[in-house]
Amino acid sequence: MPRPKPQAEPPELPEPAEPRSRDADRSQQSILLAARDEFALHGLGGARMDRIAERADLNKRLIYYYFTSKDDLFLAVLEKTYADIREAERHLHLTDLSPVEGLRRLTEFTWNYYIKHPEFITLLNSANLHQARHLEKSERVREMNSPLIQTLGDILERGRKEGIFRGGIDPVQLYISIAGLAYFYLSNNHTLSAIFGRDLMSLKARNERLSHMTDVILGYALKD
Amino acid sequence: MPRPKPQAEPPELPEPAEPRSRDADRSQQSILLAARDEFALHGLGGARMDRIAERADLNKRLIYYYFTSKDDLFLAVLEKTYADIREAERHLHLTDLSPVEGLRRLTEFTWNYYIKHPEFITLLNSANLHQARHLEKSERVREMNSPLIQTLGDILERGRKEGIFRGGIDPVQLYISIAGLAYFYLSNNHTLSAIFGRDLMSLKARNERLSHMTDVILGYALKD
Amino acid sequence: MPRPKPQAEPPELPEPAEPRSRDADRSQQSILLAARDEFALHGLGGARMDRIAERADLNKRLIYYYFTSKDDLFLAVLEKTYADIREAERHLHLTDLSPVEGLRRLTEFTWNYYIKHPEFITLLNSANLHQARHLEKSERVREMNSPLIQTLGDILERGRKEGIFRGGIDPVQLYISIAGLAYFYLSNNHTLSAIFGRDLMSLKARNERLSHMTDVILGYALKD
Amino acid sequence: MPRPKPQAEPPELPEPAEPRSRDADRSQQSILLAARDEFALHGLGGARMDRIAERADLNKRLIYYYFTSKDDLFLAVLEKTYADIREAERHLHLTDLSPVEGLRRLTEFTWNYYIKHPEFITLLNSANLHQARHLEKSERVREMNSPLIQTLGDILERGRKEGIFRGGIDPVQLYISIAGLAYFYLSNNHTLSAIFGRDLMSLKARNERLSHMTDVILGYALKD
DNA sequence: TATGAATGAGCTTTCATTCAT
DNA sequence: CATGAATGAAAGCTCATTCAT
Repeated sequence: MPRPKPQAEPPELPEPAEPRSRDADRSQQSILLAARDEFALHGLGGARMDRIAERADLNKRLIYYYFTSKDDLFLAVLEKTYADIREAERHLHLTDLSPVEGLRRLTEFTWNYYIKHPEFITLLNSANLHQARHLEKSERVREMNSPLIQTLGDILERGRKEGIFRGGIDPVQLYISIAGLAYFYLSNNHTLSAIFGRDLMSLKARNERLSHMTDVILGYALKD
Repeated sequence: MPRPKPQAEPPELPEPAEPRSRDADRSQQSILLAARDEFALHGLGGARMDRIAERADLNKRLIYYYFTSKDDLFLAVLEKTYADIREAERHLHLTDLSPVEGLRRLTEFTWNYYIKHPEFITLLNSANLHQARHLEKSERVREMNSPLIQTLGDILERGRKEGIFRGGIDPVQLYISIAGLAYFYLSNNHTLSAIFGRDLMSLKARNERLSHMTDVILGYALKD
Repeated sequence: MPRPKPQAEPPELPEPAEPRSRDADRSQQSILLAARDEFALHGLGGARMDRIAERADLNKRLIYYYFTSKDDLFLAVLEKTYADIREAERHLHLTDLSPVEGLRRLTEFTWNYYIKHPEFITLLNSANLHQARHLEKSERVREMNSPLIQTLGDILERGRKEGIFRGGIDPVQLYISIAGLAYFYLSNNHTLSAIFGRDLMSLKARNERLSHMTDVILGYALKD
Repeated sequence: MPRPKPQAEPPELPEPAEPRSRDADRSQQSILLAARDEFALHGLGGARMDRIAERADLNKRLIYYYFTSKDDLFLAVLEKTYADIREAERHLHLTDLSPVEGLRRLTEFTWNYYIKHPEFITLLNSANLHQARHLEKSERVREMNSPLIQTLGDILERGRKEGIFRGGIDPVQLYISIAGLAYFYLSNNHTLSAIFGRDLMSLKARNERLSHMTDVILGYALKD
């Protein structure tokens, strides 16, 4: 029984001209997309293999044929999710910008990406609920380390040299902070909306949030 | 018909020496605690009623006797969780402090509370995965609105009047930001640790994080 | 542990002046009525002890105190049901009527009683589903034998002697037939209504049925 | 997604020699038969899915795979039960007989069918206990309307034209009466036997009942 | 490559019944 | 006489997974 482990090669790479059946590839992609949606909607525990098959319009057995088990499927989805955001980050070109613009741009990007990809947040929550035991199994996890950290380090260093940023900022800490400012707001928007009795997802509210976040990040980074 | 006795008596009050057999309350509290742990560990979907009964050392049937269903039990746990943190906040006495100390104190408190109560984070994630449909059913949700928002508003105003804080800061936004800086780091620590290949939960790392967070919040609030 | 077996004394008999607590009696009667309704509505299998307690507005434990078990309670209800209809039959005074009027009156009575006491039918169905195993346990079952059989026999004999009824009619068979003509129509009215697409319980339909039944019975009994 | 293959193909058609493995149909038939027996024996409420699976010698899960729920299974059984009796009625050929013989034949058929198919009675009782809510969901219910009503109407009309039957007989009423005379006797035979202290199911008793029923029906239909 | 049929283990929930006072 | 608390057994149903083709 063959287990052709699939997925998420960087799409730019020209497909090697071997005819590994277009159908096979398409099926796997269908499954992956369907699974992503299902996991995002219900979490790992609440996701149903049946529903994934239905969403993908494919036989359930096929999921096992390609992905072995629910857990492995989840891992595959997770890896693809990371690959996707890394891919998006690659188009940011922060190095072309001034330090201030760079930070602003990164903050905006993070915010917008989370909004456009709500599954990202739910998926990450699921992964962490299960203590990242999935990631530990992944060999591709190392590659997931964002190249942004490097870039962000460069920006901070440039800014410091220009005398506008404070020194001693850990790019990892700052990266986590930017993400955290966006993530918490979006991830917990239901709870927060219920508690504060105001709709946090209106266009106005979202704009205010982004503005606030930028202020916080720049307020911190900029020297007095 | 049972009486799902709820909770959050001020824990200071010394229990009047019950003449025994008032086990109803104790049973409900046992269930609530056991459920909190189970939900925190496995999420709503992954939690098992059997395990909750086992943890509480009580008959499974009793859970239904007092709490009707898994969902209702989850809601009860959620309400108690909120009641607990509100109770803790009540002891903060931020108004006694200078604006700067107030902000610092609030940041520390948030950070420490999340660390001491890891279930808080997981529970909130679960609640949000289910789109807060539990909270919507709750009539007590309004009371959950943190009185801290008011206090935080006062602090910001005081600081502004003293000429040390910038103006126009929305206390809700700031509250969410403080929480977000802590929450994301802790909630996603497994994923982040795996990706960055460094242990984010070591004592040193945790201290660094708190220090960073405080810098960010004050860096933002303080006028240049 | 005392088990004061209750119920269904012929209500005319003056209560012996022993103070077996009015409350006790009232409780038992409440339970009996509540149980009758519940069993009639849901059958023996579908009936719920909880609901009976709720209907009777009494503690569930009390039901067991007085009636030992669900099965025994069902038997008690059954006995009371029979006692009730026997009691009603006692007021018929068929012997005062002409044979033809007697038959007509009995048919009408049967029909009207079933209509006024829909629980009678459901209860009997339940009893028979369980193969009357309840009745076999009952010592009072002998007393349940309708005295009407005797009366009906007299009527038939009188009619025969007057030369208007055919001879050789078995009163038990006729009794069962009268009951059957009414019972089946009412017991299966839902199914029949659905199948024939007409409402069998409208006033008009009910009158037509009674008229038809009387015609059948008299058409059979009367000599050509 | 399974295909709850229903039933009642005209059984005459010789099964095309299936190339094996078309076990789906056989499984569903097994379930249906087992369910019919279980429901007949214990009613809807008392029936156990476990026992049905055991009877059918199939995995319990499969029942849900094909029939979704206990209620739906019950409906399927009910529909099959009706289809079966309708099928049997189709072989009666009452139109070939004289009016008197036609009525006699119908009475005999009804009686014998109920005796040979005791599940029919219990199933109907269950359906009616639940107020035919199952039938209301069924789209096939219209087709269940007995074609016999038409035939019976023809017989009555023929008899009336021949001057031997009385006029104005509603075939639906008569159909219900014939069924009722048989149904009540058989459905309540346990209760009745207990009360009258005589075995109503002995061969002799059964013959007497049929004879009585025929007399009643003909006595009613025949003109004086 | 693809699929419909089948399953064992286990889930939430229900129920009649008993305990303890 | 009356009751709230508690329970073991089992019910209907679900789920990830495998079989057989």
